[in-house]
Amino acid sequence: MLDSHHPDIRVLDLFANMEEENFQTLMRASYVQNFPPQIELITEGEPSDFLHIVISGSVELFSKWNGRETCVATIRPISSFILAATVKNAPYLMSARTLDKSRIVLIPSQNVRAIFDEDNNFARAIVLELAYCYRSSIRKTKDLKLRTSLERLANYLLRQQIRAGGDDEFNLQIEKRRLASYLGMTPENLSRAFKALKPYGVTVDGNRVMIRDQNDLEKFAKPNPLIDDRTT
Amino acid sequence: MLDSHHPDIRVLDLFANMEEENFQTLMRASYVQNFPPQIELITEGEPSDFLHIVISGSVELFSKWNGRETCVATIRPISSFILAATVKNAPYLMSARTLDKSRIVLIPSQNVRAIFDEDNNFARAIVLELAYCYRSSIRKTKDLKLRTSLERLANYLLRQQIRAGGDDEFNLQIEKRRLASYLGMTPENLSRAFKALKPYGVTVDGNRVMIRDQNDLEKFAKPNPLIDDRTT
DNA sequence: CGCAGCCTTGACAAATGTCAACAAACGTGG
DNA sequence: CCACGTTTGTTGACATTTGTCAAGGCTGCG
Repeated sequence: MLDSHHPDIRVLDLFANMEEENFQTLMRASYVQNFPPQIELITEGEPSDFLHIVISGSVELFSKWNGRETCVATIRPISSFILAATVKNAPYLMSARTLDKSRIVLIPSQNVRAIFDEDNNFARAIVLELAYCYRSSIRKTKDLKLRTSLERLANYLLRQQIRAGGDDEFNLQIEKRRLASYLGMTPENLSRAFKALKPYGVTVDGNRVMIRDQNDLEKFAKPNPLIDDRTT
Repeated sequence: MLDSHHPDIRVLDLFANMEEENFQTLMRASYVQNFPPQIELITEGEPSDFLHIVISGSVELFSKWNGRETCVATIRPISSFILAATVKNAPYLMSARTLDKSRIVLIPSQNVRAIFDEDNNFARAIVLELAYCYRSSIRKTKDLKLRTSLERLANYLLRQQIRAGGDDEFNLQIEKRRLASYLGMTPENLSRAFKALKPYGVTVDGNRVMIRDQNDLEKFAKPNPLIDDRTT
């Protein structure tokens, strides 16, 4: 396998402190593949054969039940996904599909578990990564249970603004129908929610969002670090 | 500190395989306390000073935002809680209060992190515990986003039935207002939801629940191991 | 006994979803 | 480059779900 992406992966928190030899073992065992958009990479319920790392493009984690589907997360470079299923050797709880043309590294779960048993620094890095994932998931639960869909959208926009460098104008990273699903609402409801935020200075044109007065929007959204902070 | 509970804690997956010496260090550093009901043990946003373990009684994890409050989990003996905040040395994302008179072990987070750095088996146990917590949280997200409140209640009852040994009659473990909050609905809505399940053979008297025909209820609830299974 | 908190019920309001229609954006093949 | 068909986004009308408020019954406890 071409190893040009090794340095990119090596600097991930997950791999940064592990033994070089173990890292090489993982890389030797892994595959790199390019996928077109809309390819289902994994399906919920199946055994976790590979730990996945997105090198470029983007991947959606989603889940279905009783004919309904919901977007749980969007993964962007460079990060891993479904680490928990890998270390527990348990079935995937979510499915994954590419959104764009994407380059993905597949590390056999078996090898990940083997090195996890051997490399203590790797095991520690996994702890921190999982703790982060868990806490992120708790934040999402709080967002869902404590806020209306309008409040979720408002806070999402404020988070995106921060991500875009604090600029008062930025582009949505995902299409609106996926955003709606991510926020736990229908596309129609999202459409109306954008309009409902107009009195707070939010205007939308395509996927371009403008926030005229951040304070005004914040007064409505009431962002809270214990829900919206994405760093700790 | 009285060490009569040490064996109970020692057998927890989290501590079962660590070095005896390290376990003793943790136990020596820790406190055991009895709390009356309705005591707020920790408050969201505060630094994570202690890893908590419930020896007896029960503890509710909850969170507030903008005047609203929601129940995120109920912890029963014998299990730990807020492990993620402890290992990340980050603020609690949830508050905790005793529901009953409860006996709690408090292990200083500092000590937990120190032993985590030293004891590889302990680090590995933490990985598995966090992976479990994370996956449980993903299940809850799916439950919330993919199901109506009536469906959530129906599946909750089926899970409780399993927990009660499959008997067609069992007691609710928490009061209804808390159950409502846990399921993401109001007490009034829960009251009506119970009635709405009557056509599927569910009858309720106080906190006693009878499920006349499990198949009937399952046909409505459509339980799914990727949401409702509590073992993997 | 009497108070306080929980649960239930009814009437109503707000939030959200559904369906249908249409417009706009996008991609593909000619 | 354009024409076409498909998908996405929007809007309106309406249905369903869920929440809110107020009242009353029940229960447990001092």
